[in-house]
Amino acid sequence: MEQAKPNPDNKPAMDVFQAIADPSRRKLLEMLGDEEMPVTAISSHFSMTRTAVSKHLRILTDAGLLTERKVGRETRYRLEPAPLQELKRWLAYYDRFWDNKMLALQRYVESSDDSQTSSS
Amino acid sequence: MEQAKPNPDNKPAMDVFQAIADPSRRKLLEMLGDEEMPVTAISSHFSMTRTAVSKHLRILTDAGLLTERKVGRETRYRLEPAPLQELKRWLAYYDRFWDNKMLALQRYVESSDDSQTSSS
DNA sequence: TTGACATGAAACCTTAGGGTGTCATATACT
DNA sequence: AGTATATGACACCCTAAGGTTTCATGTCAA
Repeated sequence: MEQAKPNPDNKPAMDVFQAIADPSRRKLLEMLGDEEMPVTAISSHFSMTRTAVSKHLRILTDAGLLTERKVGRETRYRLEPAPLQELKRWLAYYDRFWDNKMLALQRYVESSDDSQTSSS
Repeated sequence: MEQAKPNPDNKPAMDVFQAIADPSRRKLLEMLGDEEMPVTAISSHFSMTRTAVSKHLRILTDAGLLTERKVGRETRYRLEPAPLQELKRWLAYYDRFWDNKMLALQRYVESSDDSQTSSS
């Protein structure tokens, strides 16, 4: 048995599926996609308390969906979209169950816009 | 008699995000993708009781992810992948962040007017 | 009809989860 | 130094969620 609390930022302690289950957390992700924000600024967009928001931020961070960066006395959070890939992979499994015609087109589109931009 | 139960199969009572948050339920979806199955057969693959499995099935059904069909004395469940589209749409929003050459540029622009304001 | 099987419903238990308020600490401002 | 700001850590609360057991109902097989 290896317990030893192995949670070195890399292996999410929190399941992504569970992390995005809460509407508030999805709103947070959406909000933090465009720009990095400190906790107080973030929580001004919610009706719940700052502490509650902070907890959600923690959960998302534990899931690897946010990165935190201390700037002076504030902690700024930003979207880290990588773990969403797991979701995407999970969803991809069910592609075959959708309408197959649409699926074929969809894959085609995805594959063609995913392989470029290899500069700078 | 139709008693106007405000949940006519179409508008899920249960959020898809929440429905898939539970690992057991994801396993159920996976299991019921290939073939329709009755409850007892399904629950034989789980360590929890049949009743517990039944509850999960109910939740998934309420989320529109499963359809149930009575055959004799058994109720067979089958995957209904349609609601997963909502997930896919949600994920699609974050596509722009995955390939983030463009995002890096964006951040650079943003940071030049905001985040470096603190001078030593 | 009687009995076995399949399942949902109801009552209940326990824990996790989302929320609040208070406090401690670190940084910034003057 | 002294105060205000930003935030995380705690200690709690309350409800929802996952789980179990028991019971009722419906269907199949003799």
